[in-house]
Amino acid sequence: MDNIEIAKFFNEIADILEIKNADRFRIGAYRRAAQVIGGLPQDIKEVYQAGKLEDIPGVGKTLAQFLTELITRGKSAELEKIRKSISPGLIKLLRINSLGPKKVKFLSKKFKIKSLKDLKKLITTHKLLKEKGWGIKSEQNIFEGIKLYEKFSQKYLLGEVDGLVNNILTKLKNYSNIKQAEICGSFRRSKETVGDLDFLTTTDYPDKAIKFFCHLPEVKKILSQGPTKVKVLLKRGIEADLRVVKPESFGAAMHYFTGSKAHNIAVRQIGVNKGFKINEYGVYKRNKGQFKKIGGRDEVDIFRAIDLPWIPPEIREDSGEIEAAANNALPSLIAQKNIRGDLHIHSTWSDGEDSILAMAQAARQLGYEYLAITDHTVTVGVTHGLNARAILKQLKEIERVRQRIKGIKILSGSEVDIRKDGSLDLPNDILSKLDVVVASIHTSFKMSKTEMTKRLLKAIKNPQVDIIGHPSTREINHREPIEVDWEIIMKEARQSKTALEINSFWNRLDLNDVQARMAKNLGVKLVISTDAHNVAELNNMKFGIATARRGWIEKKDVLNTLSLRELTQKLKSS
DNA sequence: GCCGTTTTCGGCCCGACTGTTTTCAGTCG
Repeated sequence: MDNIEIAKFFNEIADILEIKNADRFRIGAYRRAAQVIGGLPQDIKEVYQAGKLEDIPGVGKTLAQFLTELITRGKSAELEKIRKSISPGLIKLLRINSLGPKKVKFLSKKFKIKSLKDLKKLITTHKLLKEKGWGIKSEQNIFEGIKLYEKFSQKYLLGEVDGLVNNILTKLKNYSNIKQAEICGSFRRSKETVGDLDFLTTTDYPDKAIKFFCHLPEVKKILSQGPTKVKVLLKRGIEADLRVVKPESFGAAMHYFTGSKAHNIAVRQIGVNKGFKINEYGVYKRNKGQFKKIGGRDEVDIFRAIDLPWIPPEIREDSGEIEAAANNALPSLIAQKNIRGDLHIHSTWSDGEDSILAMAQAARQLGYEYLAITDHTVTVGVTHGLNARAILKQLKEIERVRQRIKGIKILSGSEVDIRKDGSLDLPNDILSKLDVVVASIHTSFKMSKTEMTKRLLKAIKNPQVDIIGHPSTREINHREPIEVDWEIIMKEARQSKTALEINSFWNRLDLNDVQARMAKNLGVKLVISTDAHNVAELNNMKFGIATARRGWIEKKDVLNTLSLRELTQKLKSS
């Protein structure tokens, strides 16, 4: 039972309690604990063994006992009891827009609704219309909600909506009646998936701004509209909100709509304790029962009011950033400008689409000092991987390209496949001729945790391996990560000075934010690479950086922030 | 269910919009 599973359990309990109309603060306690544990950089088992469960913020006596049972037995009588108390299908209904716990409870009681199927059937009979408080609109909204849920129940990946967001943002910024425009929400926090898009603008003409937004060609349908807020469904299938505030509230609104919810609640709680009220319009100081506005134009106003430095959006998850800020111990997060080269890319020599020269020219354009060519090896059958002879041939080609391009160093390398038994599909005497060796798993994803850990350990210990590529092999919303004991893996990586990759491909982001933070805490060095298969994909670096920032990673934790000379000293194989 | 620079009990962030209502509950973020 790992952190993520526990977080899921706690959220499930919160869902059930909602339908059962439990005390909302009790529900909130489960949600907060789920959030904190889901983002914990240590393994929950470790925390348990150290006897420090109650040190986790949001975990008290009851939840510590609950956790102990889940960790030691893998199940809990209490959980089973709660689960049995409602029909499992009801939880899904909470995900449908316009349905909350009160309505779901009513539906289940009055009409014996147990699932999405039952609900659909009920809607077609129109029996709901006869009930007090339910009109034609309520019925329509449920109908639309079900359609939306069935079509788009999974979230969008950051990279899937990146272009869309920038297009809309540009249009908003260029519109003469809009002063400022920004994107907030989980997109601004760079979460790997986003559920909706939160745009924020300032203007003297709210009605005009809202009208402009509603008429954007990207908009399919208006879902709700008021004088300061509008919600639309975009043609792409994702929902987008626009909030309009006055310029003097811009910073407060930025903070408010960036979240996370848990972070906001924590910040406002501190505000309350210090005699402030904080909302999306500003910071207000309490004075003789009256509230007087003292700031809100800039985001930093919010933090300053409660004696904190500005906290970067990526770490606003209430996972220790507020405490760190209070102790003047915020990390100095890595930034794009710190990156001096890309250590994992492919060329036409394997499954890439651009030549070594073209990739190098593009990398130089990005201001990089070096670029490692790391094509696939033979085991990865689909990619025309290179065998020993081909690698030697490629080495000569790299030498020729080096003569043709100045201003960037092309490093020779390989993304060598880690076989099922942990051996590599190129011999070490060949690998020793290369500057950079990335070793990755591409096949046999389903092995027992013990076997898989052994497999990865063997590769990490190999003296020729510099970097483990996409270590968990997950593909977001598509393939589950392999099962390994990360603590053992990371401790060995530190020991043998093998770096772990943060793969920047937006459907991978692997290591993820939580694993990256764990690696940092265990003293493992990281590399942020794109795994680009063409020139354009070199730009994916920003997603890797975003993930690293979410994992509290600093420049000093990342090898490809080093100069070429420093880097070559750190790499094992050269 | 958690938590304490007012508190070991009694609080717990705050506001916008909708739909069905004549003043507000429910939902959402």
